[in-house]
Amino acid sequence: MTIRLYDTATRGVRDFVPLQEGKAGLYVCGLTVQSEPHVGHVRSAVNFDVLQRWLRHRGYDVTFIRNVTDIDDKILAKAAERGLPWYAHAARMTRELDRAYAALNVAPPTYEPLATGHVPEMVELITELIERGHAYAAEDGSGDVYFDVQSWPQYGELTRQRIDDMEAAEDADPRGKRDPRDFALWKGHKESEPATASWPSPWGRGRPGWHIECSAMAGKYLGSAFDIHGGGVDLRFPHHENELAQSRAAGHPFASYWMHNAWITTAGEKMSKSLGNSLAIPAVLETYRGIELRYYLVAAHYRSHVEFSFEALDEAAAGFRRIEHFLERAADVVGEIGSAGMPCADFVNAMDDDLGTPAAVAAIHEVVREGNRLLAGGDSAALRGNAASVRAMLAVLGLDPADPVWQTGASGHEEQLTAAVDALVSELLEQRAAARATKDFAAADAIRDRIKSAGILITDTPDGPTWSLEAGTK
RNA sequence: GGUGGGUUGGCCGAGAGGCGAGGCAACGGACUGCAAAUCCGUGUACACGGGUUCAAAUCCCGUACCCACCUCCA
Repeated sequence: MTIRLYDTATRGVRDFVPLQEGKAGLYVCGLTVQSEPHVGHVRSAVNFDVLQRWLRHRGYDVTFIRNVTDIDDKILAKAAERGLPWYAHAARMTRELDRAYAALNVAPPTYEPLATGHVPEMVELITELIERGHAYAAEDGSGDVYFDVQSWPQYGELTRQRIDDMEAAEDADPRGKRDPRDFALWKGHKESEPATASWPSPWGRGRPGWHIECSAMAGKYLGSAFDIHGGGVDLRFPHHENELAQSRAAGHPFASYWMHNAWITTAGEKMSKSLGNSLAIPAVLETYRGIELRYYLVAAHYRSHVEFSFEALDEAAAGFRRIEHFLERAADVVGEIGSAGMPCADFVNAMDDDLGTPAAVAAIHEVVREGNRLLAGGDSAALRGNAASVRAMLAVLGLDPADPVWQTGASGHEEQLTAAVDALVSELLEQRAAARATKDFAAADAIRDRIKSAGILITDTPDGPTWSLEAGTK
């Protein structure tokens, strides 16, 4: 059984055949660090993190590149608004993004190149394109360099659009373009922009265009040809179309597979920065744990549009707690649950089929139900294997509750808190046990209600009561 | 105008010709002092109209509505 992936270029699911056996090169367009990351941004990161984890699980040696675009129009504009140097703003937003990734257990890529660190590579690529007759320096003296779309007949191949059908942008500024659809490879420095936002080049000082960055960085770290290129659906055109055109025009085969994750919307609208920051990651994490948000994102297929709602997030959190609670109870019975478990066949088949995470999650729930049955039946050997399997499947999805990454923040402090709560709750539970022993159920229930109102769930087991935090709380 | 995607039960969300994914909620039963947790059970869902087929949520034709992209939004 091989992994099958949906390829946007061919519009279908295909067997994944890497260029080099046993290896997989993956490039994903990271963010332009212009503002605080929101739920939509991390969906893309989580989706491709799952892909990367699954490829590794299936034995591939993965080189995963996710870039950071740290110079562009919007960064310059936002920084000016906030009265900061553009690089200070970019650095601050990059840190913000790193925090969001960490909070959701998005593993760091193999390399995380910055656009500003690869200007020479971009200049080299642009020079090559000019030499091959696919790019030209603007004749208006602006210092801009454009890609000549008419010189590349395959332009539009990724999204199957014909150049002549494309609508010219309303605000299209022809400047020194030969064709309004030509796109900028290099942007000449403007007096209105900070001098620090420009680099020397054969065409004068300036800064790189957006599309060229990814071609240059993918080429540098993955080579002329590589396996998978990913990003959000919105990037198909123009960004990926342009990347493909400029890379191939420069003589590089580029990506074999193109993968795109769908949007997450709110109130039927695209989650854009203008909708405010209620869905900014730090805000969501005030109410929900990162692992719960990740579960919510993973439970939907990456190519399905998701309509975000806190109600749906609540449900997802409840569903996740069911799994988590099973692991806690299993651990009480069999001791520590090993990390060497095996995913069940349904899970593997689901994941191999274009990362079918919804079916994979359903498979986990099936194993959990079986495990809960064993928990009542008392076959601890079977239970141990069962729980280990659940843990292994969760781990592949980046959702293993025992993974130390979830114990972020105050670490030792948190453990102390848990111990403190445990001491207090245990005392209350003893009082409740005493009350029950004397059949004073009113008193016993009052104690239980008191604990529950603090957001703590009591589970009575044959070995006595245990406590855990209720779903939806941090 | 061009390109692509969508419409599934109270809700979220899979599936892609024939056994009702899974979760949340609800109801019944078991367990419990009562609960909770857990287990067992309970649903005549596939936008609409035609068609193909022994068989359609799934294929074909048409209609409606929604969404995304068309030069720098994941």
